[in-house]
Amino acid sequence: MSKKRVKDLESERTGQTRPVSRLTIERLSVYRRTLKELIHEDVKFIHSHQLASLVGVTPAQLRRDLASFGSFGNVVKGYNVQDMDRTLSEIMGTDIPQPVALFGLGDLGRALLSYGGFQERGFSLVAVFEKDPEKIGRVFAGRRCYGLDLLEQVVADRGIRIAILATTSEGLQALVDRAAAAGVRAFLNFVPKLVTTPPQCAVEDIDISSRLEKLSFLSRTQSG
Amino acid sequence: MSKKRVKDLESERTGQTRPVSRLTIERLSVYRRTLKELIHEDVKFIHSHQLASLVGVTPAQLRRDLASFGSFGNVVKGYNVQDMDRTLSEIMGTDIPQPVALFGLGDLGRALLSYGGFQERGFSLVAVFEKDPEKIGRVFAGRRCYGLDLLEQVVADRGIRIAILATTSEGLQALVDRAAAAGVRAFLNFVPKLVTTPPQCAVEDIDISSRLEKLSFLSRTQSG
DNA sequence: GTCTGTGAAGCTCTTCACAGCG
DNA sequence: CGCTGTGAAGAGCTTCACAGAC
Repeated sequence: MSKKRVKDLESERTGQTRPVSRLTIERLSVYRRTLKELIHEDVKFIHSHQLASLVGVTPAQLRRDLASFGSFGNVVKGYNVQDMDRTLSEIMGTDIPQPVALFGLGDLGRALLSYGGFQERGFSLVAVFEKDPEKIGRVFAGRRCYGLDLLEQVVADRGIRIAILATTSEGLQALVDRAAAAGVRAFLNFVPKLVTTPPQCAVEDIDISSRLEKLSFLSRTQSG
Repeated sequence: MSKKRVKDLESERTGQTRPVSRLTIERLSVYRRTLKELIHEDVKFIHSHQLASLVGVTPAQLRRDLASFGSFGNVVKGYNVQDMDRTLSEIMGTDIPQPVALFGLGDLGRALLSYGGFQERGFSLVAVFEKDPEKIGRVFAGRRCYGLDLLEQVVADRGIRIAILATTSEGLQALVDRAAAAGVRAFLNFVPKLVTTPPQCAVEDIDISSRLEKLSFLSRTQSG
């Protein structure tokens, strides 16, 4: 029986292995979202109780999540809002703006282009790609639309490591392979189709219909 | 929160409590997505390891997920694709089209309106609501846009139990409260803000920026 | 032989509960 | 006191591995 606890406490080091849970990471961005609001309201310090209830988790979980990265808190005053936001940004890597590429300019792609929420959270859609020759070369929401032939060049020039996939499912895997080879390390995939990547890449899927189906199920079973 | 131990085997019965894990439910819709493709390709039967590899899970997990609802398989030929799709639809409650309301006609709302993927999976956006008087009464992608004053009436008339939230964050909680009181039982929330509901309602959050932040973190730590 | 369905083990995440501190 | 940070317990999810069916 190996019950090793040798891990942990890899905190702010280069982290080859992943000592911190993905679910924690997911919550960190929710914490940061709330911290941004608190900064806006000029709140300086906050206790785990209060912040937890604002984001909808238990105080214990909030403290546990933060503890994965070391000590944040001050027992008397609580957590320093400004400091915590800064630290979380550094952990997430959004303290400096990250260039992001968008693939696909259908309805969803255009909506994402117009969405202002990325800039606020440290992301910048710097390049847009489309297969449709009609759209190539035109400008959408201030960004020029490239053809896929320029993928490698633009990814390299702009140092793009994150891509949003909003294309049709045809040719998606080939596109991902090319992007990964060109240096993209993370994909936010809106296409309801499984994509595979080399191990150094990460994929997050957002399948809107699947979420609706889940809700359909829950709405019928939750004391219906 | 209740601490229920009501245990298993409530399978296809009325299901008051929730004997089946939420993560399983999430995967069920992914299975169904893939089954739809298989039907399209005229595949009649499939084995767990094949289907599992198509959706990106382990065969054991696929079998375990299905087993939560009883027996699906035929040892020799594998699972009947058509049957399984039908059964999953029934379980999810999408065997008959579900009417869905959309709140908010910003960029994201309009993109969702134009998105064809809902119909395919058994959902129908039957009503659209906006606060902006400019948009009320106009028709968007074939749907007339209502003002919020008609919320209760339209929800009741159309029997709407699922709502998509794509508004701004101001007044969101009040809107949810009204919708819940009017009979809505499930919310797909794209607004990056915590909403609370009565216990008979379900909420699924989709925070696109949070997902990007998670990817930002992963792309740096995954053998960067 | 190959497959499904499933106890049992293993693993991960969450919650409890308390030491330590100001 | 009331708070944070954290071992330890608990709950939940996944994988293993095999019995039973064909």
